[in-house]
Amino acid sequence: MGRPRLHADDTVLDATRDLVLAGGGGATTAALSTRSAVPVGSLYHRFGSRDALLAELWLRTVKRFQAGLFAAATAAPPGLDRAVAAAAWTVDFATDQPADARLLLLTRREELVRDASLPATVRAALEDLNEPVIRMLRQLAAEIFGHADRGTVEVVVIAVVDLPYAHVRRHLLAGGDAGRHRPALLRVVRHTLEEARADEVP
Amino acid sequence: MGRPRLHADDTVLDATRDLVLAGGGGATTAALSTRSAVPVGSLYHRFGSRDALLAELWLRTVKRFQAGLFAAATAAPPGLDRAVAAAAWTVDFATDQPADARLLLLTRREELVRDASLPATVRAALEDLNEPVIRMLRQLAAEIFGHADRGTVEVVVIAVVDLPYAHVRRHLLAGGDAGRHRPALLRVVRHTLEEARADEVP
DNA sequence: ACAATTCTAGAATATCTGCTCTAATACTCG
DNA sequence: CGAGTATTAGAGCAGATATTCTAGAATTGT
Repeated sequence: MGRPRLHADDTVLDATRDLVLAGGGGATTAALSTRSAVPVGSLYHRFGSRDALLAELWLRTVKRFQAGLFAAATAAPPGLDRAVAAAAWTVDFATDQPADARLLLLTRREELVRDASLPATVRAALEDLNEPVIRMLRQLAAEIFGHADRGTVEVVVIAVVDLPYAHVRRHLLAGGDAGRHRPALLRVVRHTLEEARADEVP
Repeated sequence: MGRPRLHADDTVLDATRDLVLAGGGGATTAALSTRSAVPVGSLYHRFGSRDALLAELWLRTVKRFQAGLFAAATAAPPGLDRAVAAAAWTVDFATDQPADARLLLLTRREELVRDASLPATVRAALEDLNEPVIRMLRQLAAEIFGHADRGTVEVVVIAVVDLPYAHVRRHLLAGGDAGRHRPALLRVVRHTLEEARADEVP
């Protein structure tokens, strides 16, 4: 029914990602149109608004990241090893998919997607995006510390999320290889968790 | 000679910082003018352009941070203690000057200052901004490990930069108190460096 | 007091950007 | 084939925004 699509969504999203990463506010609708070879009208027909398009880009990027994250975590044995594997994925993601990693780690969602006037489905998707990760972090806290309360979960978040984030971000900004110091980073991750566990039951 | 200034630079920079932190692209020249009670014309007379103004804000913020950093590092005894003191300053900065910390830790420079068409002096100042910190990190590595090569410096950077950054960022984003887990963080910093030192000379 | 200098002041402008609108196009299904 | 429908297509619009411009005001040095 109807005319088939001439351009794939991913074409548009890739162009958008590249222009956003190029910085300087270059991701205008006109530029998106030129870069992806998709007319402005088609962009609006497909995505509804520029904000909605950016939201879709964000969703795609986060989902790609999470897919690898859960795969890595599931493959590892429960407890400390699993936490370290989860942390390692952030580094590996930056190596495997540099463009997506740059978008995810160097851009905040609020900065990318401005307006709150989005389709309800998209907005809901954005809201619930972190839910599965939070569940995983809680489970990690339970595995490592025996119980998941505010304190233990916070330590896990810092060790598994924030620390790799800070590390990779620094190397991405410097244009260097984030994987180069992967072992050193993971040692600190493990250390952070071990020390917190030692403090828990004195 | 000539008419004295009616408004202090800091008044303008404070208003700019607040509007930038409020997000949503609200830091327009008109908004800056209203918020700081300085006419648009005066802003341009003083700073030359919006970008130049934002660059000045960035410079002021980084210099404030570095001033405290070097003060803390100088006051501490060389070696491990000095590294821990440097790490501690990041946490204290977030506590003492929350607004500046938010700007520095949650905003990238490239995102704040768009154009490269800045006064040469300002651009040069932006370029050389990190130089003294890098020197300090190298010196810390030399003090702790006896020599500063790529590996030892990286460990110092992870412990003194990435780790506190991760810790503070989490709390700034959540609106919590960054100083709450200061002791635990510093313990991990010290431990990380001690362990790396033990590994260095097996 | 006078001239020189620096700053204040905000209306006007030129540019840019997200978005809409109308028409045409190309495919599927009956 | 023909009706229906989803998509393409891009010129044009309305609003916003950084910047300029011109006039005037306040202060200092002579």
